[in-house]
Amino acid sequence: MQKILIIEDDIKLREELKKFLDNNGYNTVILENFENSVQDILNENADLILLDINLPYLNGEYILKEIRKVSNVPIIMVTSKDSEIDELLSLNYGADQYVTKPYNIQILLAKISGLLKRTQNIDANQNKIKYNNFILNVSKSIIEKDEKIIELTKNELKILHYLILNKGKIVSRDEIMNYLWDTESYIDDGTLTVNMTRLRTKLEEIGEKDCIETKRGQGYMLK
Amino acid sequence: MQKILIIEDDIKLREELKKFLDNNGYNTVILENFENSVQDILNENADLILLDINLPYLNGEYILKEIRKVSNVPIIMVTSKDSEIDELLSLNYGADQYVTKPYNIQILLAKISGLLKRTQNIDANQNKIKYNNFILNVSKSIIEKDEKIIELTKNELKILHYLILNKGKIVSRDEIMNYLWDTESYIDDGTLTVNMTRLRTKLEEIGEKDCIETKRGQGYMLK
DNA sequence: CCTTTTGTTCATAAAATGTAAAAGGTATTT
DNA sequence: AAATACCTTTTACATTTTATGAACAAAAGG
Repeated sequence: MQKILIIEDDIKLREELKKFLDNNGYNTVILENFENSVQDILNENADLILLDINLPYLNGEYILKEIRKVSNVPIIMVTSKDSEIDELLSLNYGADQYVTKPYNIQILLAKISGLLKRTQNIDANQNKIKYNNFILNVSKSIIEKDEKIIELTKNELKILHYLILNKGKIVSRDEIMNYLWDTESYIDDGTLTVNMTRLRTKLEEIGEKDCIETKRGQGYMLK
Repeated sequence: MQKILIIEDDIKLREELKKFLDNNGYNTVILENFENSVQDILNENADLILLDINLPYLNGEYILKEIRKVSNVPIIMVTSKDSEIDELLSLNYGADQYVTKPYNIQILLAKISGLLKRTQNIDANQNKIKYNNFILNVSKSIIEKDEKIIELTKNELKILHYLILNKGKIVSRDEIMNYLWDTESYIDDGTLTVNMTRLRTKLEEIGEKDCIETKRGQGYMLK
């Protein structure tokens, strides 16, 4: 369940909002104390932050700026005044969305869900990654294309996963080998080759054999 | 340079917008004909799309939905009416931002740049260096010039990379040799010469043969 | 014990790299 | 200006490295 952090000083408003978001399947957390807010916010490690601009102690835009120095967490700015300056500032400081109170709760919800959907693609520990026209389901260790499903072994999964994470870049054989077998056990270098072949064979079943390019002397690359 | 596709039927508006975006460092393209729009849009392969809701032939929300079936390209919906229903629909269909005309151009710019910043990280960031009128893509070990692509071998890549990093300076043959073969194995000095020739031959294919100058007795230099 | 996965080996092919010989230039000396 | 010596380029060829696919052996997991 994804965690949303609300930073809002109007107690009634934030309680209502929390109830609403909780009811819509989120794990909502409220910041009660605004004195150490930046550090507190970062410690919560939320998946998304709703940040009011007018706060006691610190200004919301200042907080936004501070967060952005160290984190790309999705942030939606909330404010009561419909001010273009504030919106522009917020966006330039790195906010992802801007909503003015009183907000349409459905729109807020749509913005939250859209943002989360988009950012979870970037997240490396997500379990599904789209590539070309198939999906690598990491937690199930399968490739899904249309109706077809191909099961991958542990090694095949790791290799493909690593290649997709680095798509468009040449990754050296050494790099892949380190990722597959952590240092100790000396594995024959040809083993990787064989695993590559096996992976390619499976990819061929969904017409994707050639997506892994061999760069002789340099490594492999996913187109 | 990132490519923005404008889908807007008001000719004057879109021309102004294009000029503005071009001036702000984007490569802006306009869709002129709206009959086959979905396919046309996808073919453009833009980095971001500005999509008007009210269009001849097809409705913008319909187009949005169609695009989202196959692509996650960032999309900003643009409309003249300030309608919460439209905004909600757009967001639910997968739009990333929603702006109403007349829009504040600075805010639009901030939304574009923010969206691009967030999404460009998805494509593994490539290590590219521009030189003259070609690009050395170190991650892919290729030279890109216009539509032409030339693949480089490990040695060729290293030499060219080193020369570009030191462009305008004479680099001695010894220096390059140390960079190519780390000390141990004594490699014949002529080998470097041959590798230079091979590199030059490839550069010639994009009309850049003479960019590597020979400084007799001193080394080589990239102009 | 059987099946699946993983690792090893080997013959073959292909590409990249290195070597050597010949040819071409440039500067220096006479 | 011609001769010379030296450095660089080119070309062709040899060698080395690297990748591949197949078959087989070992290990893992039920």
